[in-house]
Amino acid sequence: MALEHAILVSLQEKSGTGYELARRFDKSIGYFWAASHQQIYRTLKRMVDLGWVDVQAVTQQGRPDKKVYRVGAAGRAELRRWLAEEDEPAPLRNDLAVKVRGASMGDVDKVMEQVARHRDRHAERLDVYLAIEKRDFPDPSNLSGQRLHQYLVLRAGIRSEQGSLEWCDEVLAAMRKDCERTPGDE
Amino acid sequence: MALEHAILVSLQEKSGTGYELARRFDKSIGYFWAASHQQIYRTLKRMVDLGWVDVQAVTQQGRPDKKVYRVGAAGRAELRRWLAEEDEPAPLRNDLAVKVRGASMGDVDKVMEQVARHRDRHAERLDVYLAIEKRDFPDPSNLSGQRLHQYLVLRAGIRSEQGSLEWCDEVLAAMRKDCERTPGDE
DNA sequence: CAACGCAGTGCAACATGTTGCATATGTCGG
DNA sequence: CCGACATATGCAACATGTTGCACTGCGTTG
Repeated sequence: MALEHAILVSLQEKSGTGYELARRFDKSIGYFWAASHQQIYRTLKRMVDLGWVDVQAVTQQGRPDKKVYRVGAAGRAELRRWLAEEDEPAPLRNDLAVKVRGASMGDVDKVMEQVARHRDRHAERLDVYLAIEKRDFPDPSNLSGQRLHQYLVLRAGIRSEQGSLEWCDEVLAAMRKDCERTPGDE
Repeated sequence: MALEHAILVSLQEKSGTGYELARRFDKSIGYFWAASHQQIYRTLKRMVDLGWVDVQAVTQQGRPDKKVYRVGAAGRAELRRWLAEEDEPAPLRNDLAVKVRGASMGDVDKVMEQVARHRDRHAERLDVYLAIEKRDFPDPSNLSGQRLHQYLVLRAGIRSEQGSLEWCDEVLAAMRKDCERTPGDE
C-alpha cells in the first residue's frame, strides 16, 4: 500500500497539517494519488503511532487549533525502504471499458453518451495539466533533481489523459460507423 | 462499484461457474477489471440473494460438484440500468509516479530500476495484447456489434500499455541525462 | 508412493476506501 | 442577522479488496 508513502513524500516536500495535505491531495499529488481528508487524518494518526512522523500542536487565534506533521528519522528510513522496494504495476480497473464491452446488452446510445462524457472530462483534465506545464515548466530541458521529477509526474498525467481521450474518440468513431451500417437492429 | 456489473457482462456473454469466471478474470475481462476468486464467489452469492443470477448445482463424476450461474431477468434489468448510468472517471492511483516524485528522497538509482522493471512489464503486456489483436481481429474495419466492442476494449489495453511504456522511457531518458549532468551530487 | 497441479468451493481476518455526520470559530456577503 | 464558506479535526458504519487457509478428488510426474 502507498497512501502512507504518498503522504511521506508530500510531507517531506513540505511539513503541514492534515487539512493542508487534504488540499494538496485535491491537486498536485492528488492528480495521481487520490485521498479524502478522512483517510488522511486516519493515516496520519497511524503514522504517528508508527513513529514515522512527529506532531506539533499549534494553538491559533481566530482559527481552530491545528497539528503540524513532520517526517521523522524513522519516516525517512521507511520512505527510502519503500522507494527501493520492488512491486508490480497495479492491475487495471476500467469501468468504462466494462460498459463498452457490455454495450450491446443495453442501450448502445446511452453507453456512447457515457463515452462522450468521459471524453470531455479527460479533455478538461488535460487542459488543466497542459496549463500547469506551460506555467510551471516552460523550459523542461533544463530541469534537474526534484523539479525534474515533479515535471515527469505531470507528464504521466498528460499522457494518461491524452491516451484516454484518444481511446474515447476511437470508440465513438467506430461505434458511430457501426450504427450507420446496421441501422435500427443489432 | 462494478464487480457485480463486470460479472453480469461476463455471464451474459456466457454462463458459467465461479471457477470459470475466475479464470476469465485472469485474462480477457481481467485485463481491464481485476478480481480474485474469493471476491468472485462472495459476489456471486450476493447476486443470487439479490435475484440477479440463478444458480444450478451440477453433480459431476471424477470432479467436484459445481454451480453454474446464469443471468436472470432482474440481472439483465440491472445491467441495462447500470450501462445507462452516469459516472465519473475513477481517480488515478499511480504508485510508480509517487516513487518518481519522491525519487530524490531516497536512492535515485533504485527508483530508476523500478521504472525500468515496470517498463518491461508493460512491454510484455503490450506484446500479449498485440498478439491477441493480430490473432482475433485481423480485419478490424469489418467488425460490428459485440465483436466490435470486444475489439475496442482490447484497444484500450493496447493504448494504456503503450502509454505507460512510453512514459517509462521518457522518465528513464530524462533521469539518465540528469545523472550525467550532476554526477555524484544533487 | 509422494508431491504437485488442476478443478471446484468457501470462510475468516484484515487492510483500505467511502459516506455521512459532528464540532468549533471567524469572515464575508446579502 | 443569517447563512454560506474556509479553516481545522475527527468518529462510526459500511463497502470493497487482500491474504491466508481449508477441504475434495483426479491425473501426471518424479
